[in-house]
Amino acid sequence: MKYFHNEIEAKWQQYWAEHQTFAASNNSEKPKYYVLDMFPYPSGAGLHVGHPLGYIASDIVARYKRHQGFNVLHPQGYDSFGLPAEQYAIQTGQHPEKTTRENIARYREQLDKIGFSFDWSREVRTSNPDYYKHTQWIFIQLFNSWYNKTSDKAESIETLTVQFEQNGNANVNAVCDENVPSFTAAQWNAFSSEEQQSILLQYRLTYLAETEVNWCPALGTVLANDEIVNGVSERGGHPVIRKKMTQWSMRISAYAERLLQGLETIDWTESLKESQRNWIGKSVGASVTFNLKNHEDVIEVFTTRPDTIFGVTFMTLAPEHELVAKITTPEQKAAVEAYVEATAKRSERERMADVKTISGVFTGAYAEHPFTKEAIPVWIGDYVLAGYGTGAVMAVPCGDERDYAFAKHFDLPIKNILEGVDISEAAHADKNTTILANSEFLNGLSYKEATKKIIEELEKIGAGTAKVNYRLRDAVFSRQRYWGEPFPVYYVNGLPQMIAKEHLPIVLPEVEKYLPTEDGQPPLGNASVWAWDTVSNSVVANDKIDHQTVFPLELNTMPGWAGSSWYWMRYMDAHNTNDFASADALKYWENVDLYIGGSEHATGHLLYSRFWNKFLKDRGFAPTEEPFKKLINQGMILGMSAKFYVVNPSSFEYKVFSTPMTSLPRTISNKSFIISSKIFKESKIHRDGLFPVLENENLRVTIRDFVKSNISDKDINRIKDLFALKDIDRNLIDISEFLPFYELNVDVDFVDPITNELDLQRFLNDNKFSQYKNAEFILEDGKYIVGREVEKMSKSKYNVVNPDDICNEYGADTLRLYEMFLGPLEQAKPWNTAGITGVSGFLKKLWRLYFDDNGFIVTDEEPTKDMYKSLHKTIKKVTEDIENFSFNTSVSQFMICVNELAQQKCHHRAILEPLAILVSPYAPHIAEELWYNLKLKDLKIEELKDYKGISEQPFPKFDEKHLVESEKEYPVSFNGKMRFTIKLPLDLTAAEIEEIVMADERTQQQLQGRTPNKVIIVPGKIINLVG
RNA sequence: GCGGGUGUGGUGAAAUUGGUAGACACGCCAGACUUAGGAUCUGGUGCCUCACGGUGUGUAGGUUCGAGUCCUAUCACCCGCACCA
Repeated sequence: MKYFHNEIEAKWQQYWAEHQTFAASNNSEKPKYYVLDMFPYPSGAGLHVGHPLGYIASDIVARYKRHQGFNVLHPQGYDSFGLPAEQYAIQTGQHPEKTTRENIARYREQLDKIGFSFDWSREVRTSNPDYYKHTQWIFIQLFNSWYNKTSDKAESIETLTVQFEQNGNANVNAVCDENVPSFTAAQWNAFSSEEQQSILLQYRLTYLAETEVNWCPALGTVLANDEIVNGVSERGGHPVIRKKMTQWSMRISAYAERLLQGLETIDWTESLKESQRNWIGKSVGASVTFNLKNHEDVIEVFTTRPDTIFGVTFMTLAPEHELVAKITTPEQKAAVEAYVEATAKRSERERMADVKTISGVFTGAYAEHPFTKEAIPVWIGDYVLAGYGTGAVMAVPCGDERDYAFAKHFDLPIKNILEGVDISEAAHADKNTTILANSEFLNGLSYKEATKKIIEELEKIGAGTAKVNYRLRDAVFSRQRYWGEPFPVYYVNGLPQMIAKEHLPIVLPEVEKYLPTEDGQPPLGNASVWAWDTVSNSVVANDKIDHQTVFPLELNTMPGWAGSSWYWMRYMDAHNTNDFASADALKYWENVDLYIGGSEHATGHLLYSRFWNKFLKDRGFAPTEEPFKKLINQGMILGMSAKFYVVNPSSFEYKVFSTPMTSLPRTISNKSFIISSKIFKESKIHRDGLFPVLENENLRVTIRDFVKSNISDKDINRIKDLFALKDIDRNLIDISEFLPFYELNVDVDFVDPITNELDLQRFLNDNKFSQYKNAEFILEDGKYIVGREVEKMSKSKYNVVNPDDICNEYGADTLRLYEMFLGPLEQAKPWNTAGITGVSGFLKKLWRLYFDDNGFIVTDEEPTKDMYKSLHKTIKKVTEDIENFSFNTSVSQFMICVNELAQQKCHHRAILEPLAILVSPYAPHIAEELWYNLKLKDLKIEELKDYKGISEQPFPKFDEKHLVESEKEYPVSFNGKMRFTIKLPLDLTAAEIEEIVMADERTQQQLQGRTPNKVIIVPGKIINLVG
């Protein structure tokens, strides 16, 4: 019987689905284990072989843990709101819901082929109203909460209003907006409802406020900081500008310290934790206020070096700082306004690209040094960022490189406050070894002492205090998009009101167009039924809006991360209609034991998820402080692009020798030359202005000859006209010296993965490449060989490898094994289908231990010692490897084991039963088929009442006794160099070994009569003779 | 600039506490069986050398009987953050 993967895999996939083999129970005596994959966004391109990598790894762990007796939750779903479906909708008018549904169907089909042990009964889709109902509810909880710094957790907003009613806000220790006015209880109670609501908005954990946001004009929406990469949008790479807008924000900054501290408690990679630490950006220092001369306002700055305060010689504000307009003197007004305007016009990208240019303007205003009372000029400069600290710095040219450069550039005073350090070096001085000078009461103190002292002094005179600053900004939560969760919010007199839980979900309305409205409203502004009736508690037509009982609904939608910031809890109880999950389910599953996904989510999804989880924990909904105990980033699988090289004479210049100083550009032929990679690579590449050009004498001659003999009559006439010639000799026409070339991608399917030979037939028949129909191929050994380059897999590079194709040709088990065999999970690695025959052959070999051409050949004979040894070596290694997530090495071990067993002609049940279980996490289909044959040969599946699948079997246990050796092949080294090996019993003492080794003739030969100075013998390890 | 990570054959990669470097595969070479081979099986394969032997884990040192592994310096590449006060 041969191994037919197609038959076996389809059969068992169907069996598992019908028998709900992998459905997890919320009531189990077994210990729980929760393995989660980052759920995919279902894009139109479908899956490529890189996507399943993490899923395969998590599936191996899930199946392994089941064998180990755990109740395993291993769910899957879709992060199905998002930009691409909406962009597609804008282009085609197709409803995003429809495209999303189709994409999901395709994803599911692809996933099913790989044989994952997902519990699909718990599938979630973030764009499903049954799901986003709860996202909306969580939003309402955030709205109804504030952060109490005293209890260090989020509390119900009611505990805040109680304090306001009784004591005003003087003693409230909350994370809130800056500049909240203080009020007494009496004042609070006298405020109108509107005034009270406005004040509460400044405390809520999600709040509506006019903030400076990242506006992306091309996408027509705001973006969060993590959605911007290098100053352009992460999706599409469009420019981003700063703009003031009223937006929902999440007060994630309240959790900055807990998000930082929590990292110590979780098992994530150091690089990932470091990214999060970086993003949170904690710095310890002081806040200092400077009075302004002749002005009532004060400038507050944050500094990490308050000890250098006597070195302050000027101050710099960000151009966007709110004081700029107030303090600028009439003389400086024009210059300041021009500068502010110029800065605002520049995109974020421009500003980032241009960090070396120093620019700034004097405001004309002066601040007062808190101790010396000296006047300090106040400047503005775009090296100060509005978004960090207070948007203002006290400039200490002697301590800070940028301040120094700014002072030099504008010829501002520089004061040296470091003992024995030259002023030009001061900015680079090590703060831990330098001593302060010229600093009054700080003279002679170190950085540490001075910092403590200065903070005391600042506090004494009320000019400052110790402060911790975080880079982490509150996250903008509104998006001007259609395909996202609607807010459960309507507006009464411009103030947001939440819709009660029982009326959720507020379902996304239908719209005619998915673009913004003509007056610049978000797409939901196109909806005609989008108003809230507070009497019927339902969404009604806009024309019913009377601002009495019917009010307008929020037009923004939530960002992509809303639905993904809590989804792991929904899996725990996916069909609960009341709550996002029942308290019992949450208590049972707690949090995710193992989370596998890409590192691109390091600062977005993973930070927001931890934030929401902590918030929900504070409010008593989530069971644990951290959502993901252990996290692994799978490395990206890269594509092996296939390159072909084109020289196209149509872009040549050519010359007529009779008029050597002139040349006629362009067009003699539309024929291209396609050059095989070796010839291409042997050519020299020059850069001729903008174009890379190829130098290769042979090619040039070939192409020149071609061009000369193929100049059309039409072109001959043009040349004649141009050069005013009566007649022309073709041989006198020449083409330019260099060959401009293009390096282009061709579908990897058209190329043999081992020989890299291009299938010319398929290439020429493909419409994409129809322009090369008449091309002349310059071959090597009669073949066209493509060049290879490792690049990210993408449709446009034609280097995508589809898992379906691999499954059809080699089988899902082969795909699973090969993806694991490729290398360590966390490493990026190129996909090369060529190597797959190795694992494919392994599975065939495995099969042949159980079957020959005539059928099942497993016997009940007692296995030999060697067979037990091979098996138990493998049990030990594979168990350790799975626990260490070292999947590639267990595949190697399987190969070693099967090679050994084949050698030993092992067809023994006592070995092959445990072997099938060992293999089953990696290659579940073949394992199940083998198990089925071992147990219930010749029965049909529908006849099997009591058949227990392989997934119910306990994992084989390693037994040391099979590995006990009596002999060891010792390596014998001379001066550290291994010369020969000698087989000796393991129970010999060092002295006995020495005796035997010294007596060996090979030893004598090596020593050539010398006596070793020293003999090192480590029993069971090595023998080394020195001297 | 700061932080994190990686450097081992033609290729993907292995290597418990320092103890036979290159396991396991791909590729390549040779052979067997075949009408055929991109099927299967057997053997070989780090580099230099006909060989003896030498040499070899980015580079240069060091510790050690012994270093891919530990220490110091240095180079290259990748990732994250970045005018963060």
